[in-house]
Amino acid sequence: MWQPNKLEKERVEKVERLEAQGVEAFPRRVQRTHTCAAAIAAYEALEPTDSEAAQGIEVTVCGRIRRANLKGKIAFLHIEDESGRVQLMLRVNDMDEASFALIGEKLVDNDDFVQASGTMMRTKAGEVSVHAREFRLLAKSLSPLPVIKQQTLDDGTVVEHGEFTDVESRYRQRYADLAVNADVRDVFRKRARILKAVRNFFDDEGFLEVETPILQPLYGGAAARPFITHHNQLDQDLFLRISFELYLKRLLVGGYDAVYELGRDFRNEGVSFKHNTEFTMLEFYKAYIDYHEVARLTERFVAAAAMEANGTLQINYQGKAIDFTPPWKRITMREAIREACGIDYMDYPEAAALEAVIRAKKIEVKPGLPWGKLVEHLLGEAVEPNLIQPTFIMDYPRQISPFAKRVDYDDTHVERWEMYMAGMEMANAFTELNDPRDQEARFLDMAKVFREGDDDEVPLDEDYLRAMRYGMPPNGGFGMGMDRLVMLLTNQRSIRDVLLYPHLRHEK
RNA sequence: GGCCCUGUAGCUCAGUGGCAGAGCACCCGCCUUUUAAGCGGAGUGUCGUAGGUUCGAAUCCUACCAGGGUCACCA
Repeated sequence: MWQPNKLEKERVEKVERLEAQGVEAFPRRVQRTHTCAAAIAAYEALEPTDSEAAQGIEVTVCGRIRRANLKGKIAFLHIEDESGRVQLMLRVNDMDEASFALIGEKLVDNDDFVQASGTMMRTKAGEVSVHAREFRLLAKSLSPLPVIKQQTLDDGTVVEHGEFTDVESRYRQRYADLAVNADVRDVFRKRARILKAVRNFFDDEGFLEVETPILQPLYGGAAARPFITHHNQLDQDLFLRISFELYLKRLLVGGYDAVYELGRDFRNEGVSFKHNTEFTMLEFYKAYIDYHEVARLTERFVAAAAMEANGTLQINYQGKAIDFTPPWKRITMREAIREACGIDYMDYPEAAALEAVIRAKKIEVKPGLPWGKLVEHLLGEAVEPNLIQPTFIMDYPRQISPFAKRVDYDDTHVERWEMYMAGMEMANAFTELNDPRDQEARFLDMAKVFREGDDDEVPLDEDYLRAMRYGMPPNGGFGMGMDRLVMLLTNQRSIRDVLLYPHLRHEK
């Protein structure tokens, strides 16, 4: 139940006064001939050659009042639409009584949406403005937005005075955050462009964009705990997907050579600056390529997204220079770990011995982890934070990679890489396992290593094996959290700043 | 879940045991080319919530709520 504060009560009273005068505070009909930016552009285009004609340009503009300078019998308002801001000059002599009454009786406030008609002009102070003849209210704002004043310095830079920075309020009331923070609006425009660039890339490469179930009777394709929900009529528990992998690879059995999906994954685990409960994943699978070719595709599509976002392959992310120019560094996991901490994990084929030597290097580790998890932990502790430039870490332990083909040089590793940037894990790819007998053995191996209820539990998916037995072409597959890519390309420190509505606790 | 920090006006913040404060916003008055407009007047409040200590609590203590950071967990 809304409990209006003093400021809000004042605005409600203004609405009541307007309505008592027969003025609609929320009228149905609106007119607009120009956006704010278009009105200014039309004037500036004509002014140098024919300033008289420029002064005659008739416009009707709409927007939200962002600054009001009421000077008695003249008023200057800045209104803002998505294109930008334009100033209105409202002079009592030049307007009908009803239009100016809104100003004179202070019935409009900052944040109201208004419409103004008049001719373009340049004020004595030099600002291109709409010299308003008619002025009307389009929508009253009952709750004031946070006040941010802008000052344009001589060199043209805009300084903002007053801020809206409280993170909880900004995330819970994203609408208010967006309404007052233009740079936040820009982040989400750029996010849209990045995702569109990714789609365009894969469309142009001949991939088919598909949609697979979000509600799944069995989850899989990644090591994560799922959310569980329930279908009432069927009396069936369902999982929210943790990956798209197994459904997408079934499509290769079906005869599509290359598919991708850009959609939401859900993982029931902790949140952090780089984890949100639900996040946007890109996965693609392509027949007749291996993980080396997947890496080359990755370099190309990330570069395309970077160009679309910033027009350059060199970015600054939180003070770190990052260069997306292909080719990126490739190094085996074994070599990367040996370089970073001097441990050759192949010297310690038993988990207990590997755990002991990790501890001897003063790296903390949870006791009793399986061998493959120890290797992964070592990578995360010793190597990952230093992987600033885009880097492919090649050849992962088979024990923690149930969907990747073995390498040809030993039985311990598989053809899998993970790609890192800015010290963050960004992507994961394999030469996909397509031998149903091997796949079944991997499922059974996983069941031995990870018990039911473990975070890493990989349930055996009989239908996936059935699909694979019809014959699956050799293929390379890929998955990447797109939010993290957007973080890099928009220079945002937290995943919450690239999600319009990040996950928060219940509001009390 | 552990630990640390934070919560005071619409916004951003100061106040750390003795009258609840500042800037901007809002309100009243003046102002017909302003632009962080200006001048004059007015402080608008559940000091996150509930207890406790104290003559006296925004301030100290406890619990809780919310947020952030970090660790654990985890693409």
